[in-house]
Amino acid sequence: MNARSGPPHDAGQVAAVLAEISLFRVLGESGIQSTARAGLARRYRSGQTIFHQGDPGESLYVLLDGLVKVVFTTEHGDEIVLNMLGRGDTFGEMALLDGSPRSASIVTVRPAWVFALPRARLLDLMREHPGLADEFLRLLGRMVRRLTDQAADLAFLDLRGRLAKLLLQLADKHGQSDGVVDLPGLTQSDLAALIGASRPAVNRALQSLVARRLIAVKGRTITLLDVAALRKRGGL
Amino acid sequence: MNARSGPPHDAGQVAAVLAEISLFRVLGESGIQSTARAGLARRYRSGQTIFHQGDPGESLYVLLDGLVKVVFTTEHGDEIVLNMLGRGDTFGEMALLDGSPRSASIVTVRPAWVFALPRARLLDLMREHPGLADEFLRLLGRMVRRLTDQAADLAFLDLRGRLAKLLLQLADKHGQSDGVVDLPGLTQSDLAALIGASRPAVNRALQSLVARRLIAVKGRTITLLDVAALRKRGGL
DNA sequence: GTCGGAGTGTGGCCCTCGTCACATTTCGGA
DNA sequence: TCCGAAATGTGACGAGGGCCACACTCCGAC
Repeated sequence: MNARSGPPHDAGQVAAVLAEISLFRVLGESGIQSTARAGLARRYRSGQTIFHQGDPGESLYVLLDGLVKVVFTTEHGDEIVLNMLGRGDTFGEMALLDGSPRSASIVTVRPAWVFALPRARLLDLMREHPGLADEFLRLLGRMVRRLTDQAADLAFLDLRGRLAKLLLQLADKHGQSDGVVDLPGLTQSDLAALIGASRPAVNRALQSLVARRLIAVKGRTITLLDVAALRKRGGL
Repeated sequence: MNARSGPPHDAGQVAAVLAEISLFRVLGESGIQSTARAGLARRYRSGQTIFHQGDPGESLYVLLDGLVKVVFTTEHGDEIVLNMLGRGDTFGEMALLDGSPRSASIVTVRPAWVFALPRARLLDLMREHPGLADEFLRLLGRMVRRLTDQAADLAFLDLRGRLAKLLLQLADKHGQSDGVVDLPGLTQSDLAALIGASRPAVNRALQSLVARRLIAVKGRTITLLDVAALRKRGGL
């Protein structure tokens, strides 16, 4: 992996980001400081794989900055993107539950700054701060709900519906406040893998939404023009 | 709900079943005995709803005996069956993670005997037995993995592939050892809802598998004739 | 500049599967 | 045992979307 370690004064910056995350907020000021020193922050360039599906997993990761995708690959090489993660999101939780290997790969879509906290350190923290365990369970609850929704969407929404819903979610999580989804590095192939469709079909679906004035596309920037109609199309 | 409470001597029988379940085995003999007394066992007839999606959730359930389905309903009334549960399986874990309402409904497919353990009791147990929390996390890990697989299946396998995979899973979990899947009460509509397909399509897919001698269907009993071919068809 | 590779926009073909409609069989309860 | 409801088996039709193929654009590297 061509990753560079951050400079030694990172700990303070790491703590600043951790303090924004509800999972760690329960640790309090001093707990966050010691957490930041208990792990290691690294930077990754765009397109790098932080870990591979199947690797042994011994750390929880926090995305301090940047954008990554969670990629699940079948034995036949088909890929589905389970989620896009941004600043403050965590990944690699699964490996902490049981000792099992990584269930998906993490690939940077934009340069990313990542904090890795070893399993043992996290378990120590949970022993000291029971509130952290509660927060962690809440996190897992959200994960299960999201996966359930995703399965239902695949079963019941057509391609345009899934795309409309995805765009709303991306705008909400990663977009500017005015409904502009500009995610450099996120290709139409990625969108396709997020909704379980082929790349040409996604392109056509986008054109179709443009024709109906629900969105506007300029280069790789997508602007949501009619949120109400998109919500309806996405079954919301 | 038309449920009858079990007779008072149930506690011993409940403990006997709990002892078979890895989640509770960590509690030891005495822990299991007190757990059995800390909750309430009930019996449900076929077709009853144990709890509804959206209900407030305050208990973890253990299916002591019988067969239930986990049903997720969209706002438009479309239903997907997320899982079939049998003896020794648990459900309602989600409500214990956060305080949120039930994310799915539980409907009995056959008469069921169910043990309900209040959230507060379970949290007490976890405090006393840290190993229980570990087991619980493992359980959640399996749940996340299963949902991930389900999403990938919906994205990549065609209807016959999903059906083949489902039959293998049902035979493994609920069938007789000889590859006979005889699940009274489980209709083709249920199969359809399990793989996100229409009922007529499932019927045709079953016929197609029969024609290729991969399975045999007699009434509601399905026998797996060619497991290797089914595995291949299901992408395994 | 110019080359090459990645990403995007489109056309055509065809198969799967959803939907509607109906006949037939099976079941579970009185 | 019988009846009505539920479940199953099938046909016809059409739309959605996968797959292959190819042109075009854009951008970074040299």
